[in-house]
Amino acid sequence: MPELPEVEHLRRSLGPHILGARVTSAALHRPDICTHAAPGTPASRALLAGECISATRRLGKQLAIMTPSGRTLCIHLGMSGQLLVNPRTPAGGLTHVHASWELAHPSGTVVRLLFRDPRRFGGLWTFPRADLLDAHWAHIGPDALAITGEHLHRHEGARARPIKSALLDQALLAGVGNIYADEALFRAGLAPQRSGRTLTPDNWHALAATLRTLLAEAVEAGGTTLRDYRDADGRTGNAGAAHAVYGRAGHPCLRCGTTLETAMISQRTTVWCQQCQR
DNA sequence: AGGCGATCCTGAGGGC
DNA sequence: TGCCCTCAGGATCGCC
Repeated sequence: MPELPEVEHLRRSLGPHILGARVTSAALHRPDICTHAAPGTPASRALLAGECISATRRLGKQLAIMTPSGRTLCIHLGMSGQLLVNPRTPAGGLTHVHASWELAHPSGTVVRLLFRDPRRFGGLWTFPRADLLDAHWAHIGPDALAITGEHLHRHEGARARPIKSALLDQALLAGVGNIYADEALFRAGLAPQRSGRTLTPDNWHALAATLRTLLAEAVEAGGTTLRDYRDADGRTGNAGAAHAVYGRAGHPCLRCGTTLETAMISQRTTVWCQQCQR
């Protein structure tokens, strides 16, 4: 499922295909996956038909497509969402395509864009003005690529919940999902069930630094290899081999050899090393 | 009020 | 080989 690195990699790979192009048509095939900030606007118009694409933005796991008029499309991939550019699969060969666009570049190149999401945990938001995207994002925490120890300490330092739960809370920081939460805690040497109020300022700084490094590495690697993820060019990520704990419960810790533990924390499978994480 | 659990949905993959 | 069951996951809502 896409987390921050996958979405950032997607954003970067999408740029050459969509920036500077005009949306010649847009269609919403499943209205219930889309939230309109301006009800009454035709779906094709809300989905940027007639607009030029001038920029992309990202906060955490959400991707936004911007236009000079301010009309904005925000995309959340959930866990099985894909944004496909010129898929080779013939039309009708893809199931669960909930929205589609046709774009035309000044050069004449035509691009077909599809939003596909089998499990429908993802979705779209449309905004008639860019400031409404900012309002939509106002309740989400700072992006995990730039997270600081000060922020984590200030907002989580007195709380009782397990730090694994905190890392998954998009209001605290944006972009970390189950995989990178476990990986970051392993690298930082912190046990996932530790309460926030037991961490020292140094612990928070180490955790923030680990998150920034880990996520930046994963962005460069093109995101994790998970069954549903493809970038805009249809490629899978290749950071899967780098996972130290995620998906490795019962296997030896890569650092000390101790058998990795697993438990449910916040309804999420959590894997950690009892020896390396305290 | 904070923390936890249920819920949505589909397909991959394991077991028989 | 084929079928069935379990599990995976983000975010939201309701309950304690």
